[in-house]
Amino acid sequence: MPAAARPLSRKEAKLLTRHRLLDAAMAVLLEHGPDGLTTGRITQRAGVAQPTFYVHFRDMDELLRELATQLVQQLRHSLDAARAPLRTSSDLVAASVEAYRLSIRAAVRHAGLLRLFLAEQHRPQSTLGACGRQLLDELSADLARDLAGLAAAAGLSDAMRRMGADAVVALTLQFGLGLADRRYDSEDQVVELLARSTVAMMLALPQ
Amino acid sequence: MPAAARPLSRKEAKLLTRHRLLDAAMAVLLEHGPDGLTTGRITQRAGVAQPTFYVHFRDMDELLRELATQLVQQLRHSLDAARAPLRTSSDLVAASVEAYRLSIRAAVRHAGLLRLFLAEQHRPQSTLGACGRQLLDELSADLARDLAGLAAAAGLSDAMRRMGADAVVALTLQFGLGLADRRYDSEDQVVELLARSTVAMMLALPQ
DNA sequence: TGTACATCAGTGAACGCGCGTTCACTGATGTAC
DNA sequence: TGTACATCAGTGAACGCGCGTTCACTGATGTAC
Repeated sequence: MPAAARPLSRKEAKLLTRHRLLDAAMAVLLEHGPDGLTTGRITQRAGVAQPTFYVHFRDMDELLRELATQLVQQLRHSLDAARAPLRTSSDLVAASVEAYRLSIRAAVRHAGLLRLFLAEQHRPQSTLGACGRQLLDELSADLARDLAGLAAAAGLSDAMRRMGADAVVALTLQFGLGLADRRYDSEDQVVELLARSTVAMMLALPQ
Repeated sequence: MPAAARPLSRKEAKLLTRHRLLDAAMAVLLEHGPDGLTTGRITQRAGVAQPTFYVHFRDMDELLRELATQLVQQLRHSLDAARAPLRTSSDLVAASVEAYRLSIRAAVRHAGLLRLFLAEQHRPQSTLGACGRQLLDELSADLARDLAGLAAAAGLSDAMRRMGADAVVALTLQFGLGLADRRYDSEDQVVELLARSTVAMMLALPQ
């Protein structure tokens, strides 16, 4: 047991409640979806009275913006780490296989969250949707940057490289989520298909 | 002007109102999204009083099921026609280019509707989502059937062909919708990238 | 350190709003004779 | 064909519900002296 608990200062206590609200919102979001996200459910889960919500956030949108910004950062970082092989290995095929394997696993691990962003991205008005579009944009741009360092993709035009990156991101999510809900049953098979076809694709593009 | 209007029978008049409600629901769905779909908006747009909704449908879900079934059929038929080149041409590359061009155009034409289904597919509970998943499943199965008739894909295992079809459907939608909202600016470039890389992919898969 | 006052996170109660849904009713259409 | 009755699509009014949001209040924490 750590040292005796010093009573929290007002600031600390407030911050803690705020975090509890954000965590609760995340849980509600995953459990009930964006439509089921209400101040009542969030505060109940956080163990505070319902009007307390407004002590910490102007409205639901403010909470959503803060939450989504955090999540986008996490996901981006997680997928960035998964692409490390592209930046270190010199064997294109092996690097692709490894990067896909790690990316696919990250997608499976964060399936619920990714599904949320993917669903919302198609809604023009949605706050979560704007963050979803930003996430996909950043993932694609990050990947395009890594691709630029690869010999096989070095000769592509910027536009082509960007489109290629979009394609890879779309496929990674499609198959990652497909594995997560058991539409496909073999991770190895999925990774092999993705890696083989991506490499073939890159070599087939007009240099 | 056609012949003098015979007054409608009760049956005909009821059916007409029903169709007006379905059409209005479609318009509201595209304009306000699934969250903005209310019996009030639908009936207002259809020019009837709000409780009239319940004369024709048990609840919103019943209307959604009927509407979505119609739309899925339309979209599936539209994309089936776009794949005709795969079934008639013997030149694989030319057929792919043509099929992609037509499919992409269909996707652009139905962008709003497709976005709706794509957004909803990730929601487990949603009626529209179930129809969206069914649509994607059918599109993929239809394509896999066409692929089975192609020499280049004839040797693939069923599982591989299905995964390949999933990939093609995902990419077609990704790039079709991307063109629709001007993320990409050249249809020719998109079609070329898709056709080239798909052919390369099919040849690269384990036969 | 002790005291008097200020601050403020959290709360219970209340409000208005838009929504889905129900129901008794109306008046035009259909039907039996 | 005309008449009396049955059917039924469509309606106005009303209801309950869950939600977001506001507000005066409380009691613990912080601060000035």
